[in-house]
Amino acid sequence: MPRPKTRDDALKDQVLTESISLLESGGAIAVTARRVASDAGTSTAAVYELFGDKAGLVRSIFFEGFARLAAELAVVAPSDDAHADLMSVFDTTRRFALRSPMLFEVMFARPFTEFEPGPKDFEAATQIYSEVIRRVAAVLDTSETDPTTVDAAHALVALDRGLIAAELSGTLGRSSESVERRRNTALTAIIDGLCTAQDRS
Amino acid sequence: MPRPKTRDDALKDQVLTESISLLESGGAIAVTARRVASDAGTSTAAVYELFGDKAGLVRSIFFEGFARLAAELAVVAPSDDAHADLMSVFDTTRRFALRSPMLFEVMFARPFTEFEPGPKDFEAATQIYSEVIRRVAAVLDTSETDPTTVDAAHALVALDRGLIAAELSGTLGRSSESVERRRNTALTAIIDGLCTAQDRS
DNA sequence: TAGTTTCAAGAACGGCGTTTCGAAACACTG
DNA sequence: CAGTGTTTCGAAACGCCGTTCTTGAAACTA
Repeated sequence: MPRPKTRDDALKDQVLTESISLLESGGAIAVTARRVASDAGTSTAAVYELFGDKAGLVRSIFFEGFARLAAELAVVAPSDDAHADLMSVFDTTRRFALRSPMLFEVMFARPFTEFEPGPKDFEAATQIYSEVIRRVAAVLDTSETDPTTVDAAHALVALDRGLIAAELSGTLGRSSESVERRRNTALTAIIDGLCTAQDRS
Repeated sequence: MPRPKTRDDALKDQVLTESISLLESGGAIAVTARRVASDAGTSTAAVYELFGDKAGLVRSIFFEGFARLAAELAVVAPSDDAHADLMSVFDTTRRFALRSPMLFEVMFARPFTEFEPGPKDFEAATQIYSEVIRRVAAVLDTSETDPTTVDAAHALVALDRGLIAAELSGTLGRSSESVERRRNTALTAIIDGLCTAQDRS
């Protein structure tokens, strides 16, 4: 007997898509409930029914970012060169960050005062770690469950995150050559160091 | 003939101090013009005359953070152990971040939508780089102006920043042992790798 | 004391996140 | 076909934010 619902999953997806467009085009400051609702052709009340609150909307953006990055990482086919396969993870992540800097910042910085990701939220990043762990194990020739492998993966992810953050803020270097050279220096050095540490044990 | 100003540098310092207290106790969401003014015993108009706008207030917090960190780094006396001196920079930075996590986030994350640091703002970080460069040069036995030294310093700063960000968000590990082990693994590996790269050339 | 000039702060404005509430839209009954 | 009941929708309203303005007080000169 009731009137039909229009605030369904399809609308939720549309609101989310519009929010990300708004984020990329105008930064975090442009993502307001009114503008998001207007761009998606609905009302603010709909946004609040679908996402709970503004933090819920940003959390969905956060998850969508990890889903997109994971999808891109999964596409990269493994080759017979374990070292190149590992580097390609960081290259892919970097290109993702340069293509969608605002979305990347939602994932790894904190441009919305309303949303501070908690431990539960960061479980979304687990699938990305697993991709790194698999390739680290191949390079080090260790088991994927070996603490050495996991520790190395954390080291690499932390470094890549720091490098990308520095590049996005413009502090890694002025020219693209210096940026790339420093990325290469850092990643090569840590992989080399992790390998020798493994060889010694 | 005028009445004396009360909105002077002393009040500005007090407002800044109260802002940082408010930030550390209640997070970025607690730092509002009204609360800052109230806690400092003045009005919002005074805050705006002193800092221009909210972004100006946050920028001052940003600079104060770098000033405090630089002061702590300068205190650490150089010893005859170059390697230990380098590691102490990262230990000091880490302890600073754990002691003042919100202030650290203002410096390296972006918890205020109002303030996005630009290239000009990041020059405040230069003094911190110079401290790292000096100690990297000692470890690698290179000149402080050698590109190799500068590249290595950027690599190390990026890694430390990534490690601290991961630790603050709780993704580096559950127990403090695993966190410290991973920090040590990462920093040791990259320094080792940077040294061998330098030895080869 | 009167006049003049500067300053301080409370009130006001638009926009934000969020909630409320009356109207609208459907299915079913008589 | 009109009426009823139930559910959904969205315009408007609320409080708080950053920011600005207006009003009135304060301090100095003459």
